[in-house]
Amino acid sequence: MRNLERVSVSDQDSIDQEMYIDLDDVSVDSLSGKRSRTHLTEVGDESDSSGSERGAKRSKRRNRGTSSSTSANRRRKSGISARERTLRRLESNERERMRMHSLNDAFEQLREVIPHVKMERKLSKIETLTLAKNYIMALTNVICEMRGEEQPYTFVDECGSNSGDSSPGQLELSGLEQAEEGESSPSSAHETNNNSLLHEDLERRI
DNA sequence: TAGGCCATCTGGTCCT
DNA sequence: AGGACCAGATGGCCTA
Repeated sequence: MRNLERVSVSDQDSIDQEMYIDLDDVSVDSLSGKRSRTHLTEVGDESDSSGSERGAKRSKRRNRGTSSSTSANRRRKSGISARERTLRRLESNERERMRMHSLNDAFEQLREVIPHVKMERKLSKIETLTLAKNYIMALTNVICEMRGEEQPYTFVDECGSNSGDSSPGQLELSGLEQAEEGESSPSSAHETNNNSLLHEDLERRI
């Protein structure tokens, strides 16, 4: 299979015309090093039923900007070749990959500092953020308590209103008091344990 | 098999 | 002008 990538191409006669560029014909070895799992297709593989929908949504977004400065107009002004555009796109992809990797690294570091029960699977991103938020709120409460001030955050028992699934929303609502009660619905076991650990960690530090 | 989570691509917009 | 940031789209993997 040849290394093909669908790219958006515009020229003087057609705006945003899609065509396929043979990446083997473009020197990209020094860029990404590896190819993506997605958006690689063979010529003629246009049977994708979601293609038209995708195009419609894309164009909808395209029209969001001001009409006087469309990307097509800009591309026309730039007057760069399709090959050059492909190269720039690949460079942008690589930068975006690196950016997302650094973001994931930050998530990993955050996971390491949040007290939580070690699970066979790692915390998802939304779980990580939610636990971090709860942890910050709990720490803030501890600080205020030590100062003799009123605790700004209350952790309300929202168990009754939860449907019982393990959606991230439940994580957000679950609090320390809920954890203390040791509520044992199977689906909330992880969150409960995590918050218990959080509370224990706080007490240890006091 | 459906749904959740994720990585990646992509194009628009913002910022320097 | 070019890079960073962002959000939508897509497909793969995994689990209940």
